[in-house]
Amino acid sequence: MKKKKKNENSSKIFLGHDHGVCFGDAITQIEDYFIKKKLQLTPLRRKVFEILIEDHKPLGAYEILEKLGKTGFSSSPPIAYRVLDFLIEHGFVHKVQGLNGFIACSNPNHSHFPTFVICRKCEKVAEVSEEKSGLNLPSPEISNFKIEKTTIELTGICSTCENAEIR
Amino acid sequence: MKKKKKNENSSKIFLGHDHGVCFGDAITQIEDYFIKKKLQLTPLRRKVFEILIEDHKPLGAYEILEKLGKTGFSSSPPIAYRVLDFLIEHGFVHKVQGLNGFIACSNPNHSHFPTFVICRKCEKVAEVSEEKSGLNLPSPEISNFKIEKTTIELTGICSTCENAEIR
DNA sequence: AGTTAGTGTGTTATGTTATAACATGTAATG
DNA sequence: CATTACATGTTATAACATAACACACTAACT
Ligand SMILES: [Zn+2]
Ligand SMILES: [Zn+2]
Ligand SMILES: [Zn+2]
Ligand SMILES: [Zn+2]
Repeated sequence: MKKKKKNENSSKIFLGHDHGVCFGDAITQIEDYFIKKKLQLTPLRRKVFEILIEDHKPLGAYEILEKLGKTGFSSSPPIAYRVLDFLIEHGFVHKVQGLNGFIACSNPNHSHFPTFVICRKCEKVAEVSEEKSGLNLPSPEISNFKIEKTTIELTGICSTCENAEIR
Repeated sequence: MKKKKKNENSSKIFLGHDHGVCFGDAITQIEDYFIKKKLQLTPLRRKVFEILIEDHKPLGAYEILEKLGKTGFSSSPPIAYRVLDFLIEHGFVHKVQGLNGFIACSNPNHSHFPTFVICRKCEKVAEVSEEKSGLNLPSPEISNFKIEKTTIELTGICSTCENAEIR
């Protein structure tokens, strides 16, 4: 039972998971949050969030629009951008700047300066929480600056792709 | 001599400087680098770099193009983007993702995972070096991931603007 | 000299991402 | 039932970025 250890603990952050559970949990979380905050989880908002959580990889606004169109919603750009802004504001979606994409948060109910780790080869994207990223904000040097929002994205190559590369 | 201490050491990163020196140094640095690497610091490349270092705040590609046009260069988009890509590749320019802007590096000849600190009110942007940012990459959690490029941008409000706000 | 390859710039056209401005519908408030 | 707030819809356009091709210049070989 101790075989094949070598690659098992590399890049845990990119590991798979039970997506049925993941999806269900996420829906429950957003429902609870919206009730608590007396916000409307409308069919459109729910649908956008579902689209994102289904894939849970970054999607472009126009990809989302296309999927919306296929389910009977309007697919003009402001529809997507407005809902996305709203979901971002409430911490259920993040924008991945480097990809002009939007992704469902992998852990809402959380103080939130997330790091995104992006493999440029397999294009997997992992959200790493503040505590685990090793990024300690803020430093003394910038301590007088009041951080409201962070964009932290690490692009490179994951261990799976690295190992697969012919050298 | 101990008066007015309170605000003096806030947000040093946004402090002013002797821009004549700054500009001259930057030009010298890029000249030296290009010679050493046997690259061509053509009039166009030099001009783009000068435009950026003159303001040393982020400019959009189309703003740069406008300035290029006024000095006799072509001002069609690929001109700017190509030169910017080249200067970025060699570490003399950075892209500020959150602003779709480009800014001259404040310290080339440097291992380079810079942090940008952006005041959303006065729109000042400061580049903080790796060592000073307090961001220690990578963490154990992501140590199997080979980081090639980082985007680290902290948006918020600087102490000057903070103090100016009526509460 | 003539050919070839590499590099830098120019041009046209088009693709992609995002927002402005205005219109409509619906529900809660007074 | 007017007023307000909010959610969605629509049209048009702005802002950002790249593809594809053309041409000039230099260096290096044949
Ligand atoms: Zn998150
Ligand atoms: Zn990968
Ligand atoms: Zn820099
Ligand atoms: Zn400020």
